[in-house]
Amino acid sequence: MLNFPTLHTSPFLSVLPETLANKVKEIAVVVKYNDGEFIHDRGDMKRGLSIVKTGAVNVGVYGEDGAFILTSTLGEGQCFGEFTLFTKLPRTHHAAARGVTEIYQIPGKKFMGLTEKEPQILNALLTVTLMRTHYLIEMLDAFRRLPLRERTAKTLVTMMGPRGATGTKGGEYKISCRQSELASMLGVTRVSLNRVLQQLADLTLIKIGYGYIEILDTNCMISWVGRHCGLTALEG
Amino acid sequence: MLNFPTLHTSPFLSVLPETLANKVKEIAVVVKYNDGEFIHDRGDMKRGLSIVKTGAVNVGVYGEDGAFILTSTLGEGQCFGEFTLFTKLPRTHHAAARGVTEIYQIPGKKFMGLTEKEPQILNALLTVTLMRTHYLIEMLDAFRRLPLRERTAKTLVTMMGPRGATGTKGGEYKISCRQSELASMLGVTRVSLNRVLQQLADLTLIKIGYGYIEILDTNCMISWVGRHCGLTALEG
DNA sequence: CATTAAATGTAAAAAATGTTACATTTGAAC
DNA sequence: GTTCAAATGTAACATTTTTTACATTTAATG
Repeated sequence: MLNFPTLHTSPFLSVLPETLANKVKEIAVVVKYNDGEFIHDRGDMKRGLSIVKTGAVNVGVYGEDGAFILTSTLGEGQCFGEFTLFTKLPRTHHAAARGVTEIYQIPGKKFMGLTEKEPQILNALLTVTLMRTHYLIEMLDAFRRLPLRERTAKTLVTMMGPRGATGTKGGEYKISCRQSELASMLGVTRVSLNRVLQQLADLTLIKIGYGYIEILDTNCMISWVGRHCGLTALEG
Repeated sequence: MLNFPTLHTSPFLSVLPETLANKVKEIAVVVKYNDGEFIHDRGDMKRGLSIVKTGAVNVGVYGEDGAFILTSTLGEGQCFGEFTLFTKLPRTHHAAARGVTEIYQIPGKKFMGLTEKEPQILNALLTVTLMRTHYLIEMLDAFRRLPLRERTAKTLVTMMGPRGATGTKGGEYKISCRQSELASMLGVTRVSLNRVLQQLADLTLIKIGYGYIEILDTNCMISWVGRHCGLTALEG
């Protein structure tokens, strides 16, 4: 149902030791959103941490032409809004539910109070944030250095999530996303994206479907990306 | 002497309360590097936090053609290597001194020990890291959405550092960097960059020099970027 | 199974960027 | 001030990407 780029990082709730995760959940209010419903808007000043309980969240902005530009999608256990806790800036992105979604909402002051008693929470939040920074630096690098075909392949790999989690080990892996969404993430038009997807299909790395892309052999794909995109330590 | 993209974020040592900054300095060893000398190499496993005492540090990677691709430059008070403290991954970037540079080097275990006694340090590190994440997301957005001319102008603005710190208020501001460096950061060739710089010069936003670029009126420049690049809350 | 909206596929001209090669300018060192 | 290496400016052509417009395929619905 959902395998979208989860920023290629571990969820906050998984990094947190279980006892602490429970304490965080205790001070949270669970709010339910329907598909497409907005959780936060760009410009909002209200401070607080949000964590995905079930479902998923699209994060992005509206371009000048009114089209929603997807920055990333967050899966279960992942947090967002932490930026509002440590700065005084308004939110820079919209967050919208992807399917029926439940969110743990934690007011800023409540959360900061808990971190004073349990500084270990900061450790986990820092770990998650640094992993995101790492991912973002890699993506920036891809934009700078890689041709579209390679950049696309690399992005597809990051969209696979933790190795072997869903797909058969070394086997195929299905990514549900429209070409227009992927194009928006990669900063190109759907026409250009379609062209390079077909090139990757010709290389028998992927198979193009209606609303999804299938990676035919995850090991082959990862190895191809390693050879053609260089630099990347895609996993430790 | 040095005004390069400092990731457009506050230095770690400035965010940290002074007493804590001193405690961090106390457990550090100061190491001196000459211009161009490597501080860390990609692939290094040794864990530790580094902070720029004086001078500056170029962070980047070597491309397949052997050319150094600049990711960012860090100024005084800024930290790097924090990624090695919270994950077990090797370093992903090279770090080289830009001019004669002194670095506070703090071994991983020592630093983590201090944070247990003074969790406030994690707070500061988190703040800095989140600001970097914010900057990186903005840059990624620029790559996705903006034409080269706009992306260049926006990058120049972020290279100005804290508003009015060095340049005359609302007046001119001189950025020392070669066109080839800027081109590498923007992921284009020097030829293309030169073309758009001249366009910005024709708009009387900048003046192109030998080894530097002068922003003629910082207020005009910021306003132009605001109008043409959209979205960005460049400052709170 | 016919209909329909959404998604994908394709084609051609225009625009942007890269490649290559060379000319010119600048600033520092002597 | 001459010399020289480094940096910037420029031009022609190749390649990639966008733009625009339309055709085709798919999956869901009645």
